[in-house]
Amino acid sequence: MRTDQRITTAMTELLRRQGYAATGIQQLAEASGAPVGSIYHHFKGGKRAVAHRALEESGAAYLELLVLLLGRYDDPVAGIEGVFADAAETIESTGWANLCPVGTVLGEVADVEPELRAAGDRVIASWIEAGTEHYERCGLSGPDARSFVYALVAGLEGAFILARAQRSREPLLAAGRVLAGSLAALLATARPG
Amino acid sequence: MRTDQRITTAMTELLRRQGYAATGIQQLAEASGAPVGSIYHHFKGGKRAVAHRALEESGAAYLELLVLLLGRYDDPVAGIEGVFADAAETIESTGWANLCPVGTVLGEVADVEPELRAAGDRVIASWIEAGTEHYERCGLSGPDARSFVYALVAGLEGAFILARAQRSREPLLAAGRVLAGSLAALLATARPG
DNA sequence: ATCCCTCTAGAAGGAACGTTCTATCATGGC
DNA sequence: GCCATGATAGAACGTTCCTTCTAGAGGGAT
Repeated sequence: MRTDQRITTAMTELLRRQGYAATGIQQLAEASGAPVGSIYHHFKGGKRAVAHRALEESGAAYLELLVLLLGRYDDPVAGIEGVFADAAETIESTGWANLCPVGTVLGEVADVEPELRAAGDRVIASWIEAGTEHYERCGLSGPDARSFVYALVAGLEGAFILARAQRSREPLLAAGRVLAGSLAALLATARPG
Repeated sequence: MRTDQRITTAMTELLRRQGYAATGIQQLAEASGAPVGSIYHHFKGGKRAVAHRALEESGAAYLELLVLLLGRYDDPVAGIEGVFADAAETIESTGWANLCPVGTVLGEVADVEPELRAAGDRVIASWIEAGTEHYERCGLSGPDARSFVYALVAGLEGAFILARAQRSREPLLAAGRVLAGSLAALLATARPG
């Protein structure tokens, strides 16, 4: 694997576990196996640049993953519950590690690191756009689809926080159940009968 | 105001803006007006102890606030939309500051600071418990009420993150709309007619 | 063989970190 | 007046922080 890839991957992991401020360059060097000098060689902007890239890459990865997971089911409603159930399974089996560095970092640095906030903004916008198209294809109106995707992403990110704090799958399962019900109701009114 | 109160208040504000790791004792001293020595006099456990107290206090404050806001409307469904609309208004007028230190800090330190994670766990549990009772009184079954409250809190916390990242009220308004619809559907099946 | 360029490697620098420490101040009881 | 006590005040300590810098290793091209 290329060195800059190793660095980015290690940074993603560290961001998920402890956020941006608590992650040190020294720690990143140890975790990635690359010495400090190499990090600054590959990333001119230092720590911030590494985090920037990590956010972009994991944002893109989650976009693919989410589309894949949602499309795995014929029934969109089952898809929602499936995604949350999968997330609940994964988060427990990884020892309640955070599943999404984007949410963690944005919550922490939105007021302090404009560049990282902007990068996260773009990532989220890409999720919303792709998700809206997906649910339009399922039969929802444009505005309904967009609202639902916002609620979906917000519910997912929020449930990650709650599940990690409580070390319980319940927040994810509960949020999935409610959002699945919500989607069912929206679909019922959109294409009655 | 008592000194330890000034310290706690300042810490709450700093936690909301930049999280736990990025907040320094020196910065806390300047923000609160209390010198470093006084902070350690009032909080034996240092920085962690101050954050612990700040989480507990703002957790209790939000519990009161949420109950107050939800009870302001006769119609529970209107209450949901009202809470999210209020939050959207507030978050914009404060320059997209975070509204809830609990979510920010938990996302950041859950894996690294067991004591703070446990404190946040208790805060969230108190919200879920109170919220569940509230919606049981509205007519939902126990399990439905509990699931809905999890989805509500997760949606709020997640929408805070999205709104801050995008500097837009849309995530909050959209999540509120969807969750209000969800509650309406749950109420309709619970007490038909 | 020599030059050049990319990358590795980690020491050095200067600031900021959390914590501890001592010294001083204010106040209430005797 | 005098001591005890709780609070204030910030200097000092050792560590860690992010970044910069110098030195060298590796590999093509001339």
